Amino acid sequence: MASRGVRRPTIAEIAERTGVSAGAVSYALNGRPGVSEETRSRILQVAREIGWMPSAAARALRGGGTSTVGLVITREPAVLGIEPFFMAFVAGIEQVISEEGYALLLQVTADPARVLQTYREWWSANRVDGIFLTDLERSDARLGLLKELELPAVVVGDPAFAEGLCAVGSDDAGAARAAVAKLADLGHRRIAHLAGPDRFVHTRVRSEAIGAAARELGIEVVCEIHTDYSLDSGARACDRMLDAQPRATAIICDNDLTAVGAVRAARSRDLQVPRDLSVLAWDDSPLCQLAEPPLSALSRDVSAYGVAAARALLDLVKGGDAVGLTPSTATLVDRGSLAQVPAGN
Amino acid sequence: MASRGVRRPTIAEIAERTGVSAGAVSYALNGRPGVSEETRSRILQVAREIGWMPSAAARALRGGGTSTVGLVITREPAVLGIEPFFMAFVAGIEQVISEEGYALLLQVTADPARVLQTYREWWSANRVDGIFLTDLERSDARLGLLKELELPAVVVGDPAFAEGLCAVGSDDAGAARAAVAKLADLGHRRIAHLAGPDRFVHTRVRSEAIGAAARELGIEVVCEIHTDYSLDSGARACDRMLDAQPRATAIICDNDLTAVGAVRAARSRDLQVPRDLSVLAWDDSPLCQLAEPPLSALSRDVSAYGVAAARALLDLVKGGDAVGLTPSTATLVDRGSLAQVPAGN
DNA sequence: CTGTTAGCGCGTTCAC
DNA sequence: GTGAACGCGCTAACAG
Repeated sequence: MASRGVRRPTIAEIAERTGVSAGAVSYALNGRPGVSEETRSRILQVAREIGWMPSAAARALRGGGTSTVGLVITREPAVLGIEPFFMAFVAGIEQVISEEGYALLLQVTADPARVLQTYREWWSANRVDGIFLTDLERSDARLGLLKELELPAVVVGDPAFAEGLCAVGSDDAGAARAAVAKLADLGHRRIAHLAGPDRFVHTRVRSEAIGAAARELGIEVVCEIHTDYSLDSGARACDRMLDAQPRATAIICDNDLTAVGAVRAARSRDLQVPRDLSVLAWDDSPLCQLAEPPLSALSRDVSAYGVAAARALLDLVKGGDAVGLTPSTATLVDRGSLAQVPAGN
Repeated sequence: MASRGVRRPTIAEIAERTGVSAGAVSYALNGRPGVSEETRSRILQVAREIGWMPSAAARALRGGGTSTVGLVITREPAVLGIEPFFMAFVAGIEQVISEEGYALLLQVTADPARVLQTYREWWSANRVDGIFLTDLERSDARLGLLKELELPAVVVGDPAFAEGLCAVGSDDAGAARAAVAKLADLGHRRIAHLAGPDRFVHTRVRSEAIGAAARELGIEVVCEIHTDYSLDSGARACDRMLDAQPRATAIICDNDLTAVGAVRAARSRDLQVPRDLSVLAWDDSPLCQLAEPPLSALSRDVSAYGVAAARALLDLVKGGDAVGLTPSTATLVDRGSLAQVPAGN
């Protein structure tokens, strides 16, 4: 550690300047009884003057919490640059926690095993008061660890799979129903689903909701392929889909990158979007507007999602019993990549 | 703060289990002389078993550093989702610091005044050992504050404007020269520059380098317009550029979003890229590959940039005298948005 | 050489 | 309103 010539102001310094004890200063600073209003205001005055802030270390040591919450993002660093979800999510989190003097401790690692280790480290080093858990998987090992450590946590995902932990979920099933209904309205009878990785809970939720909605409306999901959310895997999946018989006339893609890939695959066969194939993306990002053609998408406010998760976690951390909640359902934004089913289908 | 039933393992617990004093345990854990090899290994063994980690709070309180470095991102939360720079940069930082047991404290705020306040808060609360400073501006107020607080910092930007602080810069001037040379090679005699915001140091650096290179090669920069890096401002700027006489036949855009905007503006006048207008983007991101047409770009490894900055900061924080350095110059990746100058120009 | 004891850093809180 | 103890890891001074 570099030596630092400038001394940080401490309570002792305020005590000395105001001629009272350190204890009194603490009471005054925390708005507790035990000091006269007069000395209190003198103390506050001096504190402001010298720019005093409580030492995070001392507070944490005392057991007063670290004013820090943690998020581990399990992604290949290279992928992060293009994945719009996390930055928007983090921005939403920041909006809430910075107001309350909390900070976000971030870790990016591609290794899932490392996450458990990080949780343990953060816990035993007392670095965070609470944790955001994203990319919920079925029978997720992280849940057990968080419960074992009794580390306050907010799960970002379906409450049904959160094993009792507070969860902030999105209504993916509702969005899926809306999407299928829209496609059915346009006359499509055979649709495909380019899903995300199978291990994620929300992948399963979406698949089932799409399937159920399709049955209800008397149309068919002729093809479901799992991707890894990358553009390439989307293109490959769409290619396979186009080979299959009977061929779908519309596809729902679990994220925007795979949707762009799908458009590319269609084009390389001289199929036009949306004339020959309707494409609907999930998780509307700026990418959907930039794509050629602009992509219709199930749009949700990811940043608001972060806001909701942060509110819940802070509540939990402060001893409240935050209730899980589900922010608004995604809405279908039509940008023109959906069309009536081609004649003869 | 929520009560936590599970007790964090402490040095005292290890001392009790091994039957030695807490002091001895500390010596053993830190690899210092004063304990026999035998007891040392017993202590290490027990420490591993119960999963001991030093309390970050206690260490920080003792003056041993916080094992945390900070980054304040000054952006509108909404913009962050599409700006690929920061996520890639953060990923690079993480790669280095997580290896060394450091964590990244992040703050996202749109308010530039707030940054100074955050630096002060982080300093007086002793929350970070060092800071990354991005988006360097000319006569940047943050530099003075960091020096006043003697807070170790690495400036991400041109060393010439870092006022003595350690800087990790990119060789924008070199990249600019390469870009202009390429355009001159293709026969362009009049080029335009869609620059970034004027207040940023690197904007000025690029403008001057482009101007100098153009003079040297006997071609002309007929138009330079500042944008705010958004797609819309890029489109508007390109529109203005296309109105001007004499009209440029190629444009260099300071980021990828404005380049996409420029392509759009050109298209809305029925100009084709690259036949009628060559477009070159800076800061290659996946967007350049996704655009229609794919955009040629000055590509640099942003993640490696983060790696270099993190290495420098950790060195500094640990008392080393990190030297500023400049990672490799961006290379021009041609994806087909550049072409020979149209006939008659 | 091996180990122990005591006190520090800083804010909080309890007994007086 | 005061003094002292506490939380946890580190280290200087000291004892066997």
